[in-house]
Amino acid sequence: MVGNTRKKTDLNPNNSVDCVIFGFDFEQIKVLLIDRGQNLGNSKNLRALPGNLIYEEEDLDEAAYRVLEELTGIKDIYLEQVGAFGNPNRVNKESDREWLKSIRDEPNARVITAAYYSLVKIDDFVPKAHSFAKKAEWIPLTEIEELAFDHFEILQVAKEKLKQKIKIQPIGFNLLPEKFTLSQLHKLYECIFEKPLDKRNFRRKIQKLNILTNLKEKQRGVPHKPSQLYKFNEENYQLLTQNGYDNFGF
Amino acid sequence: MVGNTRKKTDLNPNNSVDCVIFGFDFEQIKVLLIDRGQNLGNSKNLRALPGNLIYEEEDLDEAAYRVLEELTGIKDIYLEQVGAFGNPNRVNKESDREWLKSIRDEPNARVITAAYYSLVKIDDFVPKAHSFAKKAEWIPLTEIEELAFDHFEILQVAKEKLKQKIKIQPIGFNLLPEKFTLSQLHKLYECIFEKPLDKRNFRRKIQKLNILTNLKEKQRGVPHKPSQLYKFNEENYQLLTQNGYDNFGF
DNA sequence: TTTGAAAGTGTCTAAAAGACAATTTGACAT
DNA sequence: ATGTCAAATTGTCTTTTAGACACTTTCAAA
Repeated sequence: MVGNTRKKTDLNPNNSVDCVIFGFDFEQIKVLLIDRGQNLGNSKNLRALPGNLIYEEEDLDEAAYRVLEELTGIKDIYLEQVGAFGNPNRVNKESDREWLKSIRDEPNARVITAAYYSLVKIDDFVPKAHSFAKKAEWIPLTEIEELAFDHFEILQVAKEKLKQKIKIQPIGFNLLPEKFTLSQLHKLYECIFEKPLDKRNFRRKIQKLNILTNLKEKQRGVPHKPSQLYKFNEENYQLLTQNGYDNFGF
Repeated sequence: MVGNTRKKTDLNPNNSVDCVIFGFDFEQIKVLLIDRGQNLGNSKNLRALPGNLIYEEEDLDEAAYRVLEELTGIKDIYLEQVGAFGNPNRVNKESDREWLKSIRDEPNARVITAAYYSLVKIDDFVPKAHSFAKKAEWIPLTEIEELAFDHFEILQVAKEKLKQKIKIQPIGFNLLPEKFTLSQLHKLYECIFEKPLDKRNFRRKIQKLNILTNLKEKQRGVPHKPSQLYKFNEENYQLLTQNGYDNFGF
Protein backbone atom coordinates (compact mmCIF):
# COMPACT_ATOMS: atom_id res chain seq x y z
CA MET A 1 0.00 0.00 0.00
CA VAL A 2 1.41 3.35 -0.95
CA GLY A 3 0.19 6.40 0.92
CA ASN A 4 -0.05 8.70 -2.04
CA THR A 5 -2.61 6.56 -3.77
CA ARG A 6 -5.06 6.39 -0.88
CA LYS A 7 -8.53 7.62 -1.48
CA LYS A 8 -10.99 8.95 1.05
CA THR A 9 -13.35 6.14 0.35
CA ASP A 10 -10.85 3.31 0.61
CA LEU A 11 -11.44 1.15 3.60
CA ASN A 12 -8.54 0.45 5.93
CA PRO A 13 -8.94 -3.28 6.47
CA ASN A 14 -6.83 -3.35 9.64
CA ASN A 15 -8.32 -0.66 11.83
CA SER A 16 -11.80 -0.09 13.14
CA VAL A 17 -13.68 1.98 15.65
CA ASP A 18 -16.23 0.60 18.08
CA CYS A 19 -18.63 2.74 20.03
CA VAL A 20 -20.11 2.25 23.46
CA ILE A 21 -23.18 4.44 23.25
CA PHE A 22 -24.66 5.11 26.66
CA GLY A 23 -28.22 6.25 27.15
CA PHE A 24 -30.41 6.86 30.21
CA ASP A 25 -34.15 6.38 30.44
CA PHE A 26 -34.54 7.86 33.97
CA GLU A 27 -34.48 4.34 35.34
CA GLN A 28 -31.22 2.82 34.24
CA ILE A 29 -28.19 3.16 32.01
CA LYS A 30 -28.54 1.46 28.67
CA VAL A 31 -26.16 0.69 25.86
CA LEU A 32 -26.98 0.67 22.19
CA LEU A 33 -26.13 -2.71 20.72
CA ILE A 34 -26.65 -4.20 17.31
CA ASP A 35 -28.16 -7.53 16.58
CA ARG A 36 -26.44 -9.23 13.68
CA GLY A 37 -29.44 -11.47 13.17
CA GLN A 38 -27.51 -14.65 12.77
CA ASN A 39 -29.31 -17.94 12.66
CA LEU A 40 -26.91 -20.28 14.34
CA GLY A 41 -27.63 -23.83 15.36
CA ASN A 42 -26.92 -24.00 19.03
CA SER A 43 -24.55 -21.10 19.61
CA LYS A 44 -25.94 -17.82 20.82
CA ASN A 45 -26.64 -14.88 18.58
CA LEU A 46 -24.43 -12.44 20.45
CA ARG A 47 -25.01 -8.74 20.21
CA ALA A 48 -22.20 -6.39 19.29
CA LEU A 49 -21.11 -2.82 19.78
CA PRO A 50 -21.73 -0.68 16.74
CA GLY A 51 -18.50 -0.20 14.91
CA ASN A 52 -16.85 -0.51 11.57
CA LEU A 53 -13.62 -0.25 9.65
CA ILE A 54 -12.23 3.23 9.20
CA TYR A 55 -11.37 4.88 5.92
CA GLU A 56 -7.82 5.32 4.83
CA GLU A 57 -7.98 9.09 4.92
CA GLU A 58 -9.88 9.46 8.15
CA ASP A 59 -8.82 10.27 11.67
CA LEU A 60 -10.00 7.94 14.41
CA ASP A 61 -12.21 10.55 16.06
CA GLU A 62 -13.75 11.39 12.71
CA ALA A 63 -14.47 7.75 12.09
CA ALA A 64 -16.17 7.43 15.46
CA TYR A 65 -18.37 10.47 14.79
CA ARG A 66 -19.20 9.11 11.36
CA VAL A 67 -20.14 5.66 12.59
CA LEU A 68 -22.28 7.20 15.31
CA GLU A 69 -24.12 9.37 12.85
CA GLU A 70 -24.60 6.53 10.41
CA LEU A 71 -26.12 4.44 13.15
CA THR A 72 -28.08 6.90 15.23
CA GLY A 73 -28.50 9.89 13.00
CA ILE A 74 -27.12 12.04 15.82
CA LYS A 75 -24.38 14.59 15.25
CA ASP A 76 -22.37 16.75 17.63
CA ILE A 77 -22.42 14.19 20.33
CA TYR A 78 -20.28 13.79 23.42
CA LEU A 79 -17.49 11.41 22.53
CA GLU A 80 -14.44 10.20 24.42
CA GLN A 81 -11.79 7.68 23.50
CA VAL A 82 -11.59 4.55 25.62
CA GLY A 83 -8.40 3.23 24.12
CA ALA A 84 -6.96 0.82 21.61
CA PHE A 85 -7.73 -2.88 21.72
CA GLY A 86 -5.47 -5.12 19.73
CA ASN A 87 -5.40 -8.62 21.13
CA PRO A 88 -4.44 -10.84 18.18
CA ASN A 89 -7.23 -13.16 19.28
CA ARG A 90 -9.92 -10.52 19.53
CA VAL A 91 -11.82 -12.57 16.97
CA ASN A 92 -11.95 -15.99 18.54
CA LYS A 93 -15.59 -16.98 18.40
CA GLU A 94 -16.78 -19.05 15.48
CA SER A 95 -19.88 -16.90 15.13
CA ASP A 96 -17.75 -13.78 14.82
CA ARG A 97 -15.64 -15.33 12.10
CA GLU A 98 -18.74 -16.38 10.20
CA TRP A 99 -20.14 -12.92 10.42
CA LEU A 100 -16.96 -11.25 9.21
CA LYS A 101 -16.94 -13.58 6.20
CA SER A 102 -20.34 -12.28 5.25
CA ILE A 103 -19.51 -8.59 5.45
CA ARG A 104 -15.78 -8.06 4.95
CA ASP A 105 -13.55 -8.23 1.92
CA GLU A 106 -10.70 -9.45 4.11
CA PRO A 107 -12.47 -11.34 6.88
CA ASN A 108 -9.24 -12.76 8.27
CA ALA A 109 -7.32 -9.51 8.51
CA ARG A 110 -6.08 -8.65 11.94
CA VAL A 111 -8.05 -5.66 13.13
CA ILE A 112 -7.00 -3.29 15.85
CA THR A 113 -9.86 -1.22 17.12
CA ALA A 114 -10.06 2.18 18.74
CA ALA A 115 -12.96 2.19 21.18
CA TYR A 116 -14.97 5.27 22.05
CA TYR A 117 -17.82 5.93 24.39
CA SER A 118 -20.49 8.48 23.83
CA LEU A 119 -23.33 9.87 25.90
CA VAL A 120 -26.58 10.53 24.10
CA LYS A 121 -29.99 11.83 24.96
CA ILE A 122 -32.00 8.72 24.43
CA ASP A 123 -34.92 10.62 22.92
CA ASP A 124 -32.71 12.12 20.21
CA PHE A 125 -31.91 8.65 18.98
CA VAL A 126 -33.19 8.17 15.46
CA PRO A 127 -32.68 4.58 14.40
CA LYS A 128 -31.19 4.47 10.93
CA ALA A 129 -31.09 1.75 8.41
CA HIS A 130 -27.66 0.32 8.95
CA SER A 131 -26.01 -1.89 6.39
CA PHE A 132 -25.15 -4.87 8.48
CA ALA A 133 -27.13 -4.32 11.66
CA LYS A 134 -30.41 -6.15 11.57
CA LYS A 135 -31.58 -4.36 14.68
CA ALA A 136 -30.23 -1.73 17.02
CA GLU A 137 -31.50 -1.94 20.57
CA TRP A 138 -31.02 -0.26 23.91
CA ILE A 139 -29.98 -2.92 26.38
CA PRO A 140 -29.73 -2.21 30.11
CA LEU A 141 -26.15 -2.37 31.33
CA THR A 142 -27.15 -4.78 34.05
CA GLU A 143 -28.44 -7.31 31.53
CA ILE A 144 -25.33 -7.48 29.39
CA GLU A 145 -23.32 -10.60 30.10
CA GLU A 146 -21.61 -11.54 26.88
CA LEU A 147 -20.92 -9.78 23.61
CA ALA A 148 -19.31 -10.48 20.27
CA PHE A 149 -15.54 -10.19 19.79
CA ASP A 150 -13.87 -8.48 22.76
CA HIS A 151 -16.76 -6.06 23.08
CA PHE A 152 -17.65 -7.07 26.61
CA GLU A 153 -14.15 -6.19 27.75
CA ILE A 154 -14.36 -2.89 25.89
CA LEU A 155 -17.64 -2.17 27.64
CA GLN A 156 -16.12 -2.79 31.06
CA VAL A 157 -13.26 -0.41 30.37
CA ALA A 158 -15.66 2.19 28.98
CA LYS A 159 -17.79 2.01 32.13
CA GLU A 160 -14.74 2.51 34.27
CA LYS A 161 -13.59 5.50 32.22
CA LEU A 162 -17.04 7.03 32.41
CA LYS A 163 -17.09 6.65 36.19
CA GLN A 164 -13.75 8.34 36.52
CA LYS A 165 -14.46 11.06 34.03
CA ILE A 166 -17.73 12.10 35.60
CA LYS A 167 -15.92 12.73 38.86
CA ILE A 168 -13.93 15.52 37.25
CA GLN A 169 -16.31 16.79 34.58
CA PRO A 170 -20.12 16.95 34.74
CA ILE A 171 -20.65 15.08 31.50
CA GLY A 172 -23.82 13.43 32.77
CA PHE A 173 -25.93 16.23 31.34
CA ASN A 174 -25.29 14.75 27.94
CA LEU A 175 -27.52 11.85 28.95
CA LEU A 176 -30.43 14.04 30.04
CA PRO A 177 -32.84 16.14 28.04
CA GLU A 178 -32.33 19.89 28.00
CA LYS A 179 -34.76 20.27 30.88
CA PHE A 180 -34.45 17.85 33.75
CA THR A 181 -35.25 17.54 37.43
CA LEU A 182 -32.85 17.15 40.31
CA SER A 183 -34.30 13.74 41.02
CA GLN A 184 -33.50 12.60 37.52
CA LEU A 185 -29.95 13.86 37.86
CA HIS A 186 -29.70 12.18 41.22
CA LYS A 187 -30.90 8.88 39.81
CA LEU A 188 -28.44 9.18 36.93
CA TYR A 189 -25.49 9.55 39.27
CA GLU A 190 -26.67 6.61 41.33
CA CYS A 191 -26.83 4.49 38.18
CA ILE A 192 -23.37 5.49 37.02
CA PHE A 193 -21.73 4.95 40.39
CA GLU A 194 -23.83 1.86 41.05
CA LYS A 195 -24.52 2.90 44.60
CA PRO A 196 -27.13 4.92 46.46
CA LEU A 197 -26.38 8.57 47.14
CA ASP A 198 -28.03 10.55 49.91
CA LYS A 199 -30.67 12.78 48.38
CA ARG A 200 -30.08 15.84 50.52
CA ASN A 201 -26.31 15.70 50.29
CA PHE A 202 -26.47 15.23 46.54
CA ARG A 203 -28.76 18.22 46.12
CA ARG A 204 -26.71 20.36 48.43
CA LYS A 205 -23.51 19.76 46.53
CA ILE A 206 -24.87 20.02 42.99
CA GLN A 207 -26.69 23.25 43.83
CA LYS A 208 -23.66 24.74 45.52
CA LEU A 209 -21.66 24.23 42.32
CA ASN A 210 -23.95 26.78 40.71
CA ILE A 211 -23.97 25.13 37.30
CA LEU A 212 -27.73 24.63 37.15
CA THR A 213 -30.26 27.21 36.08
CA ASN A 214 -33.64 26.87 37.72
CA LEU A 215 -36.12 27.29 34.89
CA LYS A 216 -38.93 28.35 37.26
CA GLU A 217 -41.00 25.79 35.51
CA LYS A 218 -42.62 22.69 36.91
CA GLN A 219 -43.18 19.19 35.78
CA ARG A 220 -46.80 18.69 34.71
CA GLY A 221 -49.16 15.77 34.93
CA VAL A 222 -47.28 13.75 37.50
CA PRO A 223 -49.41 12.14 40.24
CA HIS A 224 -47.36 13.68 43.03
CA LYS A 225 -45.65 16.91 43.91
CA PRO A 226 -44.27 18.26 40.64
CA SER A 227 -40.58 18.91 40.41
CA GLN A 228 -38.70 22.03 39.40
CA LEU A 229 -37.02 21.88 36.02
CA TYR A 230 -33.39 22.86 35.58
CA LYS A 231 -30.97 23.19 32.73
CA PHE A 232 -27.21 23.01 32.64
CA ASN A 233 -25.56 26.41 32.84
CA GLU A 234 -22.60 26.32 30.49
CA GLU A 235 -21.30 29.79 31.32
CA ASN A 236 -21.20 29.21 35.04
CA TYR A 237 -19.51 25.90 34.41
CA GLN A 238 -16.79 27.66 32.45
CA LEU A 239 -16.33 30.20 35.22
CA LEU A 240 -16.10 27.48 37.81
CA THR A 241 -13.51 25.42 35.98
CA GLN A 242 -11.30 28.13 34.60
CA ASN A 243 -9.37 28.16 37.85
CA GLY A 244 -8.84 24.44 37.78
CA TYR A 245 -11.84 23.27 39.82
CA ASP A 246 -12.51 19.65 39.02
CA ASN A 247 -14.39 18.06 41.90
CA PHE A 248 -17.69 16.86 40.47
CA GLY A 249 -17.78 13.59 42.32
CA PHE A 250 -20.25 12.36 44.91
CA MET B 1 -3.03 -10.70 4.13
CA VAL B 2 -4.52 -13.85 5.48
CA GLY B 3 -4.66 -14.30 9.24
CA ASN B 4 -3.78 -17.97 9.26
CA THR B 5 -0.42 -17.38 7.67
CA ARG B 6 0.78 -14.76 10.14
CA LYS B 7 3.98 -15.45 11.97
CA LYS B 8 5.08 -14.08 15.31
CA THR B 9 7.97 -12.34 13.70
CA ASP B 10 6.07 -10.68 10.88
CA LEU B 11 5.90 -6.94 11.30
CA ASN B 12 2.51 -5.31 11.11
CA PRO B 13 3.31 -2.35 8.87
CA ASN B 14 0.23 -0.36 9.90
CA ASN B 15 0.33 -0.32 13.66
CA SER B 16 2.93 0.82 16.12
CA VAL B 17 3.40 1.56 19.79
CA ASP B 18 5.07 4.67 21.14
CA CYS B 19 6.20 5.04 24.71
CA VAL B 20 6.36 8.10 26.92
CA ILE B 21 8.91 6.99 29.50
CA PHE B 22 8.89 9.25 32.52
CA GLY B 23 11.78 9.45 34.95
CA PHE B 24 12.56 11.63 37.95
CA ASP B 25 15.99 12.73 39.12
CA PHE B 26 14.79 14.35 42.40
CA GLU B 27 14.82 17.70 40.66
CA GLN B 28 12.49 17.37 37.72
CA ILE B 29 10.48 15.03 35.55
CA LYS B 30 12.32 13.81 32.48
CA VAL B 31 11.29 11.90 29.40
CA LEU B 32 13.40 9.39 27.54
CA LEU B 33 13.71 10.48 23.91
CA ILE B 34 15.67 9.11 21.03
CA ASP B 35 17.88 11.09 18.76
CA ARG B 36 17.65 9.86 15.19
CA GLY B 37 20.96 11.50 14.39
CA GLN B 38 19.86 13.02 11.13
CA ASN B 39 22.05 15.47 9.32
CA LEU B 40 19.60 17.81 7.75
CA GLY B 41 20.47 21.06 6.07
CA ASN B 42 18.52 23.71 7.85
CA SER B 43 15.68 21.79 9.41
CA LYS B 44 15.96 20.67 13.01
CA ASN B 45 16.93 17.18 14.07
CA LEU B 46 13.84 16.53 16.12
CA ARG B 47 13.85 13.97 18.86
CA ALA B 48 11.22 11.26 18.99
CA LEU B 49 9.48 9.02 21.46
CA PRO B 50 10.80 5.50 21.44
CA GLY B 51 8.44 3.30 19.53
CA ASN B 52 8.21 0.83 16.75
CA LEU B 53 5.92 -1.28 14.64
CA ILE B 54 4.23 -4.17 16.37
CA TYR B 55 4.35 -7.80 15.32
CA GLU B 56 1.42 -9.48 13.67
CA GLU B 57 0.92 -11.92 16.53
CA GLU B 58 1.43 -9.51 19.39
CA ASP B 59 -0.97 -7.71 21.65
CA LEU B 60 -0.50 -3.97 22.02
CA ASP B 61 0.47 -4.17 25.69
CA GLU B 62 2.97 -6.89 24.89
CA ALA B 63 4.47 -4.77 22.15
CA ALA B 64 4.85 -1.84 24.53
CA TYR B 65 6.61 -3.99 27.12
CA ARG B 66 8.85 -5.41 24.43
CA VAL B 67 9.81 -2.03 23.01
CA LEU B 68 10.54 -0.77 26.50
CA GLU B 69 12.77 -3.67 27.30
CA GLU B 70 14.56 -3.42 23.99
CA LEU B 71 15.28 0.21 24.66
CA THR B 72 15.90 0.40 28.37
CA GLY B 73 16.66 -3.16 29.37
CA ILE B 74 14.00 -2.81 32.06
CA LYS B 75 11.29 -5.41 32.56
CA ASP B 76 8.22 -5.50 34.77
CA ILE B 77 7.70 -1.82 34.53
CA TYR B 78 4.66 0.33 35.28
CA LEU B 79 2.80 0.81 32.01
CA GLU B 80 -0.45 2.48 31.14
CA GLN B 81 -2.15 3.08 27.82
CA VAL B 82 -2.59 6.67 26.72
CA GLY B 83 -4.74 5.95 23.71
CA ALA B 84 -4.75 5.50 19.97
CA PHE B 85 -3.48 8.19 17.65
CA GLY B 86 -4.42 7.91 14.05
CA ASN B 87 -4.43 11.24 12.32
CA PRO B 88 -3.87 10.43 8.62
CA ASN B 89 -1.35 13.28 8.62
CA ARG B 90 0.62 12.15 11.65
CA VAL B 91 3.61 11.98 9.36
CA ASN B 92 3.71 15.43 7.87
CA LYS B 93 7.26 16.61 8.40
CA GLU B 94 9.74 16.09 5.61
CA SER B 95 12.38 14.91 8.09
CA ASP B 96 10.03 12.23 9.40
CA ARG B 97 9.34 10.95 5.90
CA GLU B 98 13.05 10.82 5.16
CA TRP B 99 13.68 8.89 8.30
CA LEU B 100 10.95 6.35 7.64
CA LYS B 101 12.41 5.74 4.19
CA SER B 102 15.64 4.75 5.83
CA ILE B 103 14.22 2.28 8.32
CA ARG B 104 10.91 0.93 7.03
CA ASP B 105 10.00 -1.50 4.32
CA GLU B 106 6.80 0.40 3.67
CA PRO B 107 7.72 3.95 4.58
CA ASN B 108 4.49 5.37 3.19
CA ALA B 109 2.10 3.05 4.96
CA ARG B 110 -0.43 4.74 7.13
CA VAL B 111 0.45 3.92 10.71
CA ILE B 112 -1.92 4.11 13.63
CA THR B 113 -0.12 4.13 16.93
CA ALA B 114 -1.09 3.05 20.41
CA ALA B 115 0.67 5.29 22.91
CA TYR B 116 1.68 4.18 26.39
CA TYR B 117 3.32 5.90 29.28
CA SER B 118 5.56 4.23 31.77
CA LEU B 119 7.18 5.27 35.01
CA VAL B 120 10.70 4.07 35.63
CA LYS B 121 13.30 4.43 38.34
CA ILE B 122 15.84 6.47 36.50
CA ASP B 123 18.76 4.60 38.03
CA ASP B 124 17.49 1.26 36.73
CA PHE B 125 17.77 2.57 33.22
CA VAL B 126 20.33 0.59 31.27
CA PRO B 127 20.81 2.14 27.86
CA LYS B 128 20.75 -0.53 25.18
CA ALA B 129 22.04 -0.51 21.68
CA HIS B 130 18.90 0.23 19.73
CA SER B 131 18.71 -0.41 16.04
CA PHE B 132 17.68 2.97 14.80
CA ALA B 133 18.22 5.23 17.79
CA LYS B 134 21.56 6.94 17.61
CA LYS B 135 21.21 8.15 21.19
CA ALA B 136 18.66 7.85 23.95
CA GLU B 137 18.56 10.78 26.34
CA TRP B 138 16.61 11.95 29.35
CA ILE B 139 15.19 15.35 28.49
CA PRO B 140 13.45 17.51 31.11
CA LEU B 141 9.76 17.89 30.40
CA THR B 142 10.08 21.65 30.63
CA GLU B 143 12.59 21.75 27.79
CA ILE B 144 10.56 19.79 25.26
CA GLU B 145 8.98 22.06 22.70
CA GLU B 146 8.77 20.08 19.52
CA LEU B 147 9.03 16.44 18.61
CA ALA B 148 8.89 14.22 15.56
CA PHE B 149 5.58 13.04 14.09
CA ASP B 150 2.68 13.74 16.48
CA HIS B 151 4.81 12.85 19.46
CA PHE B 152 4.50 16.22 21.13
CA GLU B 153 0.73 15.84 21.15
CA ILE B 154 1.06 12.33 22.53
CA LEU B 155 3.31 13.65 25.27
CA GLN B 156 0.76 16.28 26.28
CA VAL B 157 -1.99 13.71 26.54
CA ALA B 158 0.28 11.35 28.48
CA LYS B 159 1.13 14.12 30.98
CA GLU B 160 -2.54 14.79 31.48
CA LYS B 161 -3.35 11.12 32.02
CA LEU B 162 -0.52 10.81 34.49
CA LYS B 163 -1.79 13.80 36.46
CA GLN B 164 -5.25 12.33 36.65
CA LYS B 165 -4.13 8.81 37.42
CA ILE B 166 -1.88 9.81 40.28
CA LYS B 167 -4.85 11.43 42.00
CA ILE B 168 -6.51 8.05 42.34
CA GLN B 169 -3.56 5.68 42.57
CA PRO B 170 -0.16 6.35 44.15
CA ILE B 171 1.84 5.35 41.09
CA GLY B 172 4.52 7.92 41.82
CA PHE B 173 6.53 5.36 43.77
CA ASN B 174 7.43 3.79 40.45
CA LEU B 175 9.57 6.85 39.77
CA LEU B 176 11.48 6.67 43.05
CA PRO B 177 14.09 4.21 44.27
CA GLU B 178 13.03 1.57 46.77
CA LYS B 179 14.12 3.82 49.63
CA PHE B 180 13.19 7.48 49.45
CA THR B 181 12.60 10.46 51.67
CA LEU B 182 9.42 12.39 52.21
CA SER B 183 11.05 15.43 50.68
CA GLN B 184 11.77 13.52 47.51
CA LEU B 185 8.20 12.32 47.34
CA HIS B 186 6.98 15.85 48.00
CA LYS B 187 9.15 17.26 45.23
CA LEU B 188 7.91 14.55 42.86
CA TYR B 189 4.28 15.48 43.42
CA GLU B 190 5.08 19.16 42.94
CA CYS B 191 6.73 18.33 39.62
CA ILE B 192 3.84 16.23 38.39
CA PHE B 193 1.19 18.73 39.39
CA GLU B 194 3.37 21.65 38.32
CA LYS B 195 2.49 23.63 41.40
CA PRO B 196 3.87 24.06 44.90
CA LEU B 197 2.34 21.97 47.65
CA ASP B 198 2.52 22.90 51.30
CA LYS B 199 5.16 20.75 52.96
CA ARG B 200 3.37 20.17 56.24
CA ASN B 201 0.01 19.44 54.66
CA PHE B 202 1.59 17.08 52.17
CA ARG B 203 3.39 15.15 54.90
CA ARG B 204 0.32 15.00 57.09
CA LYS B 205 -1.83 13.51 54.36
CA ILE B 206 0.67 11.01 52.98
CA GLN B 207 1.52 9.75 56.44
CA LYS B 208 -2.12 9.45 57.41
CA LEU B 209 -2.70 7.17 54.44
CA ASN B 210 -0.43 4.69 56.16
CA ILE B 211 1.09 3.34 52.96
CA LEU B 212 4.67 4.23 53.87
CA THR B 213 6.97 2.16 56.05
CA ASN B 214 9.52 4.14 57.99
CA LEU B 215 12.77 2.24 57.55
CA LYS B 216 14.28 3.71 60.74
CA GLU B 217 17.23 4.53 58.60
CA LYS B 218 18.72 7.90 57.78
CA GLN B 219 20.23 9.55 54.77
CA ARG B 220 24.00 9.70 55.06
CA GLY B 221 26.56 12.23 53.95
CA VAL B 222 24.24 15.14 53.36
CA PRO B 223 25.48 18.50 54.61
CA HIS B 224 22.36 19.14 56.63
CA LYS B 225 19.93 17.28 58.85
CA PRO B 226 19.59 13.81 57.38
CA SER B 227 16.18 12.61 56.36
CA GLN B 228 14.31 9.47 57.33
CA LEU B 229 14.05 6.85 54.62
CA TYR B 230 10.74 5.24 53.75
CA LYS B 231 9.51 2.55 51.44
CA PHE B 232 6.14 1.96 49.86
CA ASN B 233 4.00 -0.49 51.85
CA GLU B 234 2.18 -2.60 49.31
CA GLU B 235 0.11 -4.58 51.84
CA ASN B 236 -1.25 -1.50 53.56
CA TYR B 237 -2.01 -0.01 50.19
CA GLN B 238 -4.08 -3.09 49.33
CA LEU B 239 -5.92 -2.88 52.62
CA LEU B 240 -6.64 0.79 52.10
CA THR B 241 -8.02 0.42 48.59
CA GLN B 242 -9.97 -2.79 48.93
CA ASN B 243 -12.94 -0.80 50.18
CA GLY B 244 -12.81 1.57 47.25
CA TYR B 245 -10.62 4.32 48.70
CA ASP B 246 -9.12 6.32 45.84
CA ASN B 247 -8.19 9.75 47.07
CA PHE B 248 -4.47 10.12 46.58
CA GLY B 249 -4.54 13.67 45.33
CA PHE B 250 -3.02 16.77 46.90
C1' DT C 1 -61.62 15.05 51.23
C1' DT C 2 -58.60 11.58 51.53
C1' DT C 3 -54.68 9.07 49.92
C1' DG C 4 -50.54 7.99 47.58
C1' DA C 5 -46.09 9.24 45.80
C1' DA C 6 -42.32 11.76 45.13
C1' DA C 7 -40.36 16.62 45.96
C1' DG C 8 -38.22 19.47 48.88
C1' DT C 9 -35.75 21.05 52.93
C1' DG C 10 -31.88 21.87 57.59
C1' DT C 11 -28.83 20.66 61.30
C1' DC C 12 -25.36 18.48 63.61
C1' DT C 13 -20.96 15.99 63.55
C1' DA C 14 -16.73 14.37 61.69
C1' DA C 15 -13.16 14.57 58.52
C1' DA C 16 -10.31 16.89 55.37
C1' DA C 17 -8.05 20.85 53.40
C1' DG C 18 -5.60 25.02 53.76
C1' DA C 19 -2.81 28.58 55.89
C1' DC C 20 1.05 29.42 58.55
C1' DA C 21 6.79 29.53 61.43
C1' DA C 22 9.89 27.87 64.69
C1' DT C 23 13.11 24.26 66.07
C1' DT C 24 16.29 20.39 65.17
C1' DT C 25 20.12 17.99 63.23
C1' DG C 26 24.20 16.77 61.00
C1' DA C 27 28.21 18.25 57.89
C1' DC C 28 31.57 21.24 57.13
C1' DA C 29 34.52 25.26 57.74
C1' DT C 30 37.07 27.93 60.94
C1' DA D 1 35.48 23.06 70.10
C1' DT D 2 32.44 26.37 67.95
C1' DG D 3 29.74 28.45 64.59
C1' DT D 4 27.29 28.33 60.34
C1' DC D 5 24.59 26.53 56.69
C1' DA D 6 20.91 23.84 54.65
C1' DA D 7 17.33 21.06 54.80
C1' DA D 8 14.25 18.09 57.97
C1' DT D 9 10.85 17.97 61.13
C1' DT D 10 6.84 19.23 63.73
C1' DG D 11 1.44 21.39 65.40
C1' DT D 12 -2.46 24.47 65.62
C1' DC D 13 -6.15 27.02 64.14
C1' DT D 14 -9.71 27.94 60.64
C1' DT D 15 -12.51 26.84 56.84
C1' DT D 16 -14.59 23.72 53.92
C1' DT D 17 -16.52 19.49 52.76
C1' DA D 18 -18.64 15.02 53.61
C1' DG D 19 -21.84 12.19 55.91
C1' DA D 20 -25.73 10.89 58.65
C1' DC D 21 -30.41 11.63 59.42
C1' DA D 22 -36.70 12.62 59.05
C1' DC D 23 -40.38 15.45 58.41
C1' DT D 24 -43.36 18.53 55.59
C1' DT D 25 -45.19 19.92 51.06
C1' DT D 26 -47.62 19.48 46.79
C1' DC D 27 -50.19 17.68 43.16
C1' DA D 28 -53.20 14.04 40.88
C1' DA D 29 -56.41 10.70 41.21
C1' DA D 30 -59.70 7.99 43.64
